[in-house]
Amino acid sequence: MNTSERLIESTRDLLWERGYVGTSPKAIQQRAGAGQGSMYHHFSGKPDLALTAIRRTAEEMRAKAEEQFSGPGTALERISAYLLREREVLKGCPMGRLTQDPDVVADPVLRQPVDETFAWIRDRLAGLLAEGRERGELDAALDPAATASTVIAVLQGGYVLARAADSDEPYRQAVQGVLGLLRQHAR
Amino acid sequence: MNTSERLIESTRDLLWERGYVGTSPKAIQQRAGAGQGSMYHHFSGKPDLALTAIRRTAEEMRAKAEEQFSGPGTALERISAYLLREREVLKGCPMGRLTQDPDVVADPVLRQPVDETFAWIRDRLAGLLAEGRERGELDAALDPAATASTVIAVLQGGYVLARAADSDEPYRQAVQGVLGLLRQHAR
DNA sequence: GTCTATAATCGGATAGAC
DNA sequence: GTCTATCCGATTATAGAC
Repeated sequence: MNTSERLIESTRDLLWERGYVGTSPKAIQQRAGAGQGSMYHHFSGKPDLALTAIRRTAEEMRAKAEEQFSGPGTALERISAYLLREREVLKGCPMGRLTQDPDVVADPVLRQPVDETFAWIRDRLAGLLAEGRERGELDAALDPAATASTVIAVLQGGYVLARAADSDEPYRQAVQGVLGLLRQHAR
Repeated sequence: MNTSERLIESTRDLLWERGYVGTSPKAIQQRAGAGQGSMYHHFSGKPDLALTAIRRTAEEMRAKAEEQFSGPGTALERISAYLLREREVLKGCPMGRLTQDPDVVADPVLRQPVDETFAWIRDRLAGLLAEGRERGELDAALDPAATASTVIAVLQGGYVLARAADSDEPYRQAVQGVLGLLRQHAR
């Protein structure tokens, strides 16, 4: 892996672990094994490097989600697969955590990939739910758009509860809870 | 308000806006209109002041929630009142945002009030759901503990989605979505 | 491309005067 | 109790040599 790549990957790790405010150029350079000159040669500064890192994380997140969304089974089975997928729960969501970073949400350029990623997932989930409803798998009373927001919110909130408790237990409960509620709609 | 109080309230504001890592003693002092000596006279340092601020926020959060939990109506009506209560959605949750702060979750003393607050809310919600089930307001198939985690996760995740979108729309949808799912259980 | 040197500002705190 | 002075390392770069 070349220097530029190592800088991007180090930034992705640190943004995940410590957020934007908590990540210094020096820490990035040390983790990447690169000097200051090297970093400022490839990137104009911390915001530029962070943007590159965030965009890559966003792309990866969509790709992983798409694996379950376009997988086999009914709409509800694919949503279950997405919710039950293995995750590093206690590390939190690398995209969701950025929404708590004041410097990220204050900068439209940095916020954009975060916004687009969640919007994309919500749309994708809403489409699956609408499809399930049309096929008669799900109750006609179910609102696809609202329920899609609920599903992704449960995931993001589950991360929050897990980190508060230093345990993945509340995350698993929240997921089981929403799956139970959805199954009721499928009866 | 005396100096000590102003320091605590300023810290609460800044922890909400910028998190623990993003909040400096200097910023706290400036907002409180106090000098350095003043702050270090009343508190041993940033962690001590933050702990005091976090505990107060935790207490306030429980008190506000209890207003809806012990209010009038059926279990589902009280949970709806809690979810639909007026909130500064775009500012995020002052307690939930702390779970994204590496220095907070890494310190058992700082994490404890956060952990206890969410555990208390989950317990309280689970109790309400169990009560509703016993009274026949809710389906016997509903799992009170899991559903309680789901409800609080929807709130916390709703904040995340709202901040990503710079709009409270996804928050409102997530809340409407889970209420729709719960109503299905009440039919 | 990568390195070292330099620098202005901030972070988090201690010391001691008033 | 509150203030100012002082400290040392970190932050976020820029400049210029190699």
